[in-house]
Amino acid sequence: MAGAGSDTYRRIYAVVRRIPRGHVATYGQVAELAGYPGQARLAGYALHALRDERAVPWHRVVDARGRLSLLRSGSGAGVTQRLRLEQEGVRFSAGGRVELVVFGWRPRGRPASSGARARPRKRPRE
DNA sequence: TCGCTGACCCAGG
DNA sequence: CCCTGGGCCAGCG
Repeated sequence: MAGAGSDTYRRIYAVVRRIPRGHVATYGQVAELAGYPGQARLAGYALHALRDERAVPWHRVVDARGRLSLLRSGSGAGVTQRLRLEQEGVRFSAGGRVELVVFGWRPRGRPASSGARARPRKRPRE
């Protein structure tokens, strides 16, 4: 597991700390706001490297479809994540997803649901 | 110094 | 719904 000493990770943590209570942000969104557009994975790495979980509201970060990555990965922390979100007023649909249109964090008033495709992550094949 | 590996994401089949 | 491939970064053995 990667450590958390780099400036790159610190930038990501700074963004996560800005997510308001009762809202969620996607990994890709966090990465973009931190200055790393198209690098959602980086946000995931940074959060996984988090040791001091009280320093950052990591539970407010979900995947692009509003699902909890920790649940899919089989990590028990996913249950905690969902509980914490529900305590903040975030509701889950039947499929265990958060409706990003409703709970997605919109820093400037832009829809968070469709903003996942700001940049092609895949370069065109020749 | 190399080579894993990990809380992502999207296009395709 | 499942699987594959490619792209990104940092830490550890």
